[in-house]
Amino acid sequence: MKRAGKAFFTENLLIWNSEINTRNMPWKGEKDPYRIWLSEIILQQTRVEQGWPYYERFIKAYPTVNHLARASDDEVFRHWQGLGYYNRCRNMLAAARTISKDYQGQFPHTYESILALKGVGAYTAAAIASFAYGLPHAVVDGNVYRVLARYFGIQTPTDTTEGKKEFTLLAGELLDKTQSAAYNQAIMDFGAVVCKPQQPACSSCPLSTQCLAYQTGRVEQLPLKTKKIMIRQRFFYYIILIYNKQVYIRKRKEKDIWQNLHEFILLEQPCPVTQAELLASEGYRAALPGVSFKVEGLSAPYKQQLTHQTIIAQFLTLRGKGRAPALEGYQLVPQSMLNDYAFPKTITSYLEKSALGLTLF
DNA sequence: AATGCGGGGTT
DNA sequence: AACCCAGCATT
Repeated sequence: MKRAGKAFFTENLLIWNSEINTRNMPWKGEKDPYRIWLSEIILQQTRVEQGWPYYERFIKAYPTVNHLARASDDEVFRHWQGLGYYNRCRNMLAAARTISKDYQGQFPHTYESILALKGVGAYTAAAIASFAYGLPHAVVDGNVYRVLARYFGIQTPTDTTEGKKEFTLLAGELLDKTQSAAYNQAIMDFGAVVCKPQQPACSSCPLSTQCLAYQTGRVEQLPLKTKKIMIRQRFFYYIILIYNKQVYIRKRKEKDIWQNLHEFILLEQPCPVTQAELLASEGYRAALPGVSFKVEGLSAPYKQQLTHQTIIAQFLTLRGKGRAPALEGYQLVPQSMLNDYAFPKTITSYLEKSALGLTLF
């Protein structure tokens, strides 16, 4: 690719990094590959400010990869609760156990072996390889797409195969291979601090004189993306069935949102229904055959916006009479134990607001 | 090549 | 309401 200003870009980015950049984060300059890996998994599609406290808690709870590998799934998911994209947690655990068993707890040392770990893609492998071992692999994340698209005026959409190839190739050409860790850290910090998505600091940008987007007034338009996602609505009705300070929950197993998190008895409906309609529904009869109870009440709707779906959840509390029946797929747990299980945000929000987890439980 | 996967901040 | 965030796995 023959593009103008490549040498200027790398040189001045590194000058900005050493002379102006003051960004500080707990994992910055870290050389322990386990800690670097942990931070990178947590930060996938996650803002630094959001991931920061999770990183601190994980390092404290699991100081080494062997500690993490030995932990139970449910305990680790409880630590991950609220961070989202829960398959990251499952893959992280699988990778920790691979490293503990197949590598005797020693983190793999090559780009290819790092890339082979569950939950590690091209970005994360490049980050670990460069930060921990100084290997010459350029990171390509959302920051890099934005910085390069603007500086070089690239109009190829970033969410296509062609775009990924083009940006990855260019990023590799720009990398200073003698200091790949510093360079990779610099370009991401630069994207976060100067070349931000909104209101970039072009007036104080040391690259603006050679920035094609800035020179042609297209900074706000770049980078380009193509896909527009359709957002689906779903109506969740959770039955909180209580018998003597115990409540039914289950772990979500199906290929759907919130896999491996817990929930109450779920009746999903294709459209909103009233309390009476819910109790008369086919789903209710199938889930709770012959259960006798007293209705405590239906909660207000709890709305949660996900990337591809809007979840509208309501909670119906039922006080069971007589003996607690066995319900297929559900377990009966004491209300005081709910804090040991990981729940999606919608449910923890309800539990906090209703004080169900505090006073009643 | 397209799609699904959370939760939160910013504008 | 729309967009984005230290992306990845699956189909």
